[in-house]
Amino acid sequence: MKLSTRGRYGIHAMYDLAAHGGDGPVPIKAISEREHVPEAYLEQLMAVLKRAGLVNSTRGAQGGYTLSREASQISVGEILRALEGGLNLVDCLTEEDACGKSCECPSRVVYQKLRDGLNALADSITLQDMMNDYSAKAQEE
Amino acid sequence: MKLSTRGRYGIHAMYDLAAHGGDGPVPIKAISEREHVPEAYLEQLMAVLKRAGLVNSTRGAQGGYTLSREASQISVGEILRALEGGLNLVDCLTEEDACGKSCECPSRVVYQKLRDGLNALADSITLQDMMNDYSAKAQEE
DNA sequence: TGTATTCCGACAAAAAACCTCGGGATTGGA
DNA sequence: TCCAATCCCGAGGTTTTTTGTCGGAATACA
Repeated sequence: MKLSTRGRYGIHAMYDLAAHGGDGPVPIKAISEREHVPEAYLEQLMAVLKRAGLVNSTRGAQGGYTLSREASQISVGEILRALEGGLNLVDCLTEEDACGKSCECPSRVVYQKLRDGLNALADSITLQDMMNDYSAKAQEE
Repeated sequence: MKLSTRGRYGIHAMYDLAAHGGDGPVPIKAISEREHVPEAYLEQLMAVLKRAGLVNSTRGAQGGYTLSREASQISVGEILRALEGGLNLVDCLTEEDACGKSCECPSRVVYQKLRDGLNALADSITLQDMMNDYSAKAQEE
């Protein structure tokens, strides 16, 4: 029930793009250094995010990544689903008959509730929210 | 972001106790067979649940486990926290300075929101709810 | 006494997570 | 035109976590 580094790195990277992506594409190297994520590993994760349609990339010198939409239109839920392979909590909910014979066990409803709640919550938080929260906090001090 | 078998087995076992614990203690062997959980493994999990105060045990012949409280007073959240080592999602929230220097990164707020939401949701579901939902569904058919 | 059971600690196997590496394809700039 | 900065891709290795097993000790009932 932990968020893996994939999910965390992904959120950090996407936030980084939101915060520093104003003037053209941001190369992996820059994200990697600012967010303390191994460069080669981040590369893999960005590929996933790209496939998921959350970022665009430009190759060659001066290339890098940009958000595919405005920060207010990208939710943490999308990022996590892309990197964590869906927030399904349990295979039972997606696969055919993963839990033996009857998938209609009493626990199933619980899993559904947890999954739906978690997804709704994660979808309600956008990168823009993160930036707002953070600058608000900075102002307090 | 998956629920591990520990969590799932735990929920199943606790539900089993709620459903079959009416007449005295239920031995691990019985739970294991009904819920399809390896006996020796379940033994370990029950020990954890006991330490967490969720079940009582009686040793010797005719022994077994019982819920320590009424089914309506035991939540899925308690079970998961006991077995999954807290629903913290990220070490950052509990450990001292797990994420490098400043734990005040923009993501922290996100992790807190997700954690709190998930806990609240899991705490809102009791074993009694599970039984009610299940018998309601059975009645539909 | 014997059998059913919980209790305990160590260990083993399997799976997943995490990360590295090498090389190829593009592209902008000197 | 060539070089350096980048993304792109697939294969593989290491470490950590999860999942489980095993043997034996303690306890209690009949």
